[in-house]
Amino acid sequence: MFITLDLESEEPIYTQLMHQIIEGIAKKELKPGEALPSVRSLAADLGINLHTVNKAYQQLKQEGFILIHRQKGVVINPDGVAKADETYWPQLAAKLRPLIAEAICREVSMNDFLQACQEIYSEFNPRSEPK
Amino acid sequence: MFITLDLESEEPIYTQLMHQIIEGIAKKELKPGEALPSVRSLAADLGINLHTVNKAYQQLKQEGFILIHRQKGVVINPDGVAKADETYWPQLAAKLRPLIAEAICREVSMNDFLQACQEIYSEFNPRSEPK
Amino acid sequence: MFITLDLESEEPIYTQLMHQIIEGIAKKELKPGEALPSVRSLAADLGINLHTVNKAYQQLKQEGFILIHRQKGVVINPDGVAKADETYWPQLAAKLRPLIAEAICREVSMNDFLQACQEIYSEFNPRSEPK
Amino acid sequence: MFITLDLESEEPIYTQLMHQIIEGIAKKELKPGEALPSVRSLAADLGINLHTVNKAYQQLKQEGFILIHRQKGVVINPDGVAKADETYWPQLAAKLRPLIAEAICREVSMNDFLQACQEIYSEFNPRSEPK
DNA sequence: GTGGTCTAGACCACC
DNA sequence: GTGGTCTAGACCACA
Repeated sequence: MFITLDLESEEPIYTQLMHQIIEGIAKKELKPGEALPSVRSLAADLGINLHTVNKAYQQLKQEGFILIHRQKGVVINPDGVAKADETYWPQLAAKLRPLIAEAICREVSMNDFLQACQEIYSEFNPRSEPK
Repeated sequence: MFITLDLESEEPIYTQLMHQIIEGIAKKELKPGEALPSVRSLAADLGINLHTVNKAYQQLKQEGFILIHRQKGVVINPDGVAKADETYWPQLAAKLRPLIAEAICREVSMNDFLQACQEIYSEFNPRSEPK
Repeated sequence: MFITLDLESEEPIYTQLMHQIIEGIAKKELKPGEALPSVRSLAADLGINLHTVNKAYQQLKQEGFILIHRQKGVVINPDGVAKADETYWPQLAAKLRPLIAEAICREVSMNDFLQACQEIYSEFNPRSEPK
Repeated sequence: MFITLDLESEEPIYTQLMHQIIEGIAKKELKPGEALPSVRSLAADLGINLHTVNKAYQQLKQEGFILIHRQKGVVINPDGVAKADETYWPQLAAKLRPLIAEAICREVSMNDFLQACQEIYSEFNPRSEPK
């Protein structure tokens, strides 16, 4: 599991970190119960501030992706993530709407848009997980 | 064309404004060449500062959605927005990837995700307008 | 002599007008002593405000390009324009310096830059003035 | 690297700032990757408002001269500036044309004009560095 | 009337 | 500490 950050991006570093970890879970590179590096070691590895890693971890914990034990350290939530519930869909829609609106302005057809989604979705589910 | 802002939201006001205007264009409520309110009047209408409106307008101008016309004031780009080009797709993918990764973690099937996109897309094309 | 304005340009309309007239003089399309349209008729032709044309004319007059007679109307300065004097060169340098600095940043060689100047200069002096 | 502003000038302060920084890069006084002062400290040094400095920085960022780095603050683009591309030359010509037209009206010969450019260009390349 | 510029001062997110 | 956002109020250039 490699993490790559773009320190020049508009996106805050802590959200980049969150996204990378979530993507790792989606790709099954990080499995439920698996341990994550400690705040200190990850910060050192990435050359970023302790607080930044901590903020990402805290937020991931709050959203149910990871557990933070005083002793065992940080682990991927062994029970899996909370499934999509009634609060999830409107949040997703709120994030998708601006993207879709812009796509329509740029004359992207619905099919092209869906296909783009489909391709990205497939990146996370390599059919037979060939290494 | 109504604009609704959530002043409590995390999302900056000026991006909310941008999104609303882009959605207006996508919905064809705002047509190419159509005039937008002046910074001052829109700011007054919305009860926000004119600089905030200005920032949204400047950014929309830079992205090609509107023109700032010496005489006519602000108008929707009469030539339509620049179509999706080679730089657009990677940007879209970068924004979609975290959403899709989270969806997968939450065990949303590809079909459910695509259907959500489809529904939102359809909101913008109310009249049949199939294909 | 045709005048083309870009109402969407960053450049103020009155300076565009000034530049076009100066270019007309440089190209010898407008000859010393030749009459220019009245403020009113030019404004009407171009579909712009009286004041805008007037401002351009006033400024051209102040810089010695044209004369404004109450009765004869507006004419190109029959004595030709004031030649380059000691105040001209520093002004030119001040306008050129930012352009040249940017060119250097963009790795434009001196020769390429001079050649660009040369080509533009030549546009104004068609060798044998054909036609 | 000294910056001198003329607060009385017609030229907006933020463009003066931009030009000075671009000239600094052209003169190699500011090297790729080098840090620039923070908005606040530069504003304090120059006795102007931080928003004015910020506007200059934002515009320089947008044109690719600098990067705004989450950790390091503002730095000169370490990759150098985008080289002259096909969109650059027409822009340069548009800015040069009025200057050259006026020069011709003032009976400046092509050689005199080119020599003026050459001298300014040389200001930025003090060490021999021929060709 | 418009947008463009500049100032001053505030709060917040990020690091 | 940094930059990002927002507010308020001022003046000016342009049309």
